[in-house]
Parts: sequence; C-alpha cells; structure tokens
Amino acid sequence: MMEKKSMNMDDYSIGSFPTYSLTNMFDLSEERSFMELLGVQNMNNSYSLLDSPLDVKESLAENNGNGKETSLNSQQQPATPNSSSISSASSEALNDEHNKTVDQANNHLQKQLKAKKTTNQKRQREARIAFMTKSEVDHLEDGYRWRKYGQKAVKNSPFPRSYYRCTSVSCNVKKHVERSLNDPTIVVTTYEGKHTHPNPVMGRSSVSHVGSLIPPPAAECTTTNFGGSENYLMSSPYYNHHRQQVLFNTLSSMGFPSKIPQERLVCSNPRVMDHGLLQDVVPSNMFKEEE
DNA sequence: CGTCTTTGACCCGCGC
DNA sequence: GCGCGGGTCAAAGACG
Repeated sequence: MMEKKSMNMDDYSIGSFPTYSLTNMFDLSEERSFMELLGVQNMNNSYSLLDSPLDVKESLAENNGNGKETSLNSQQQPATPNSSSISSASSEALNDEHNKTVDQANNHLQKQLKAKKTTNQKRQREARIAFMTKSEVDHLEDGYRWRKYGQKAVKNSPFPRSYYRCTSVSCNVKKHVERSLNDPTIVVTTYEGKHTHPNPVMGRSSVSHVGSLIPPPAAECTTTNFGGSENYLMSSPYYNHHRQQVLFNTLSSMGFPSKIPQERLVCSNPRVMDHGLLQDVVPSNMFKEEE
C-alpha cells in the first residue's frame, strides 16, 4: 500500500487561488497527484470516484461525519445502464394524465399536471456518476453550456445544492453541484444522462488533437460493467467530462488559454491511447484489459 | 432582446 | 395520513 499523503491546500495552491498544480497534474511520476485531483480514492483518502446515487449519498454522509444518514438513501438505484435512456411516458401514464386532466380541469391544476408529467417521464433515472473535486469554484467550466434550473438547501449543510441542465436542445443531461459539509473545498458534481451532442467547444478549441481536452461524443463512450468497477469509471463519458472540468478550471484559474502543452498530451502507452488524456497521467495499472 | 439566474411553489417518494 | 427532503417548474429579475 502506498503511503497516504493528505491533500494539503497549500500544496496545490497557485497564488491566491487554491487549485491544482499543473506540474503535478502532468508529471507522470506523480501518479498520485492526478488521481487525487480527479478525486479517485485509493489511499484511505476522502476523495472517491463514485458511480451511483447511493454511493454518492453514502459517501457524502461519511464525508459529513455521520454515517447514519438515512433519508439520503431514498434515491432509487438507477435503472440498468443499458436501458435505452429515458423512455417516454408509457401509454398507461398518458391515460392517467388524461383522466386527471378531465377530472381536474383548471389552470392551477394543469400547471401541476404539467409538472407531474415531466416527473413521470423522468422517474426512470439514468445512471448517475459523481465526482469530488477540490475547488473553490462551485460550477466548474467544462466546455458544455449549462443552465441552472434550481437550487435547494441541503439538510445539515450550509451549502446549497445547485441543479443544472445542458442547454443544448434535445440533450437532457443534468448535473447537480454541492459542497461537502466536512470539507467545503470539495465540490461534489453529480452527472445524470449522456450528452447527445459534441462538446460545443470542440469547434473552436485548439487542442482537438491527441489527448484532447474534449471528450468524445456520448455515443462513442460506451458504458461497460456498471458494477461500479474502475472499468466503468474509466469508460464512462463522465470520466472524460470531469477531468475536462478539472483541466479547464485549473487552466483558467492560472490564466492559461484553453491549451495544454502538446508534449504533455502525448500518450506514451499505445494500449491506453484511446482512453484519452487521462491515460497520460493515470497509472496504466488502473485500467483493466478489455476484450 | 436574448440568455441566464434566482426563488417560491409545487410534486413525488419515502419513512414514521 | 402526515411530514420531510429531494427534485423540478416557471415567473420575475438581472445582465450583457
């Protein structure tokens, strides 16, 4: 077991803006640093890469110092990941909607029904994945455009949870962002759904080459092995997504343009080349052989 | 004027 | 059945 090294803010601060050191990020000899940067727990640390709402909740509860959180577990386990996204409202549900409309036809109720229909459609949630990132910025820039559609106070926490939705039409990817109660410097970002479009930054980015910051379209990121293994995490589109967030955040906080020295983006291991930038800095043994 | 954020109200699921 | 907390809607306001 590697020796645990706590993530000290001082170690990762740049100027007055506490963030991550690019040196550590791209120094291949510092395998640990980037894993911590990404929030991958592997050394009894408090940073963990999560793959389900349940895991998120439990982790948050643990991180908040009380493992007895109960209501947080109310989230249903996500449907099977290979289910064909969010199915439209079933005919049964539609009939139900119709009956309700007939029974309760007034403006106020129609408004409620509208909301209810929407809720029904989203009852079968897509798999979620959460990342814990040490950052002062709540909403990490990631190239995608998000619209904030809600904010709620979190029980037992002074920090609210913000809800964002991808602004692209027909893309129903959502994410919510909250801070860890135990460590306010940690931002927990939870993604739900897959982008149905390329990253909007793709077209104007200067780093659309080997090891691009831009993750591939969702269609190219197949989710495998939903069992919560590293395999799933590594192949998840969110994995690219999140590390991109971190990179954007770090670079922008340092005054960098959205470009990374190419020599640092070259993948030295052909076996993991197709995984993208992360493979440059994540130890190869983190990846499992895929047939 | 278009886009985005804020915020109060509402619905739903769950536990008691 | 009731209360609570999570999640969402949508009107209003802010902003460039």
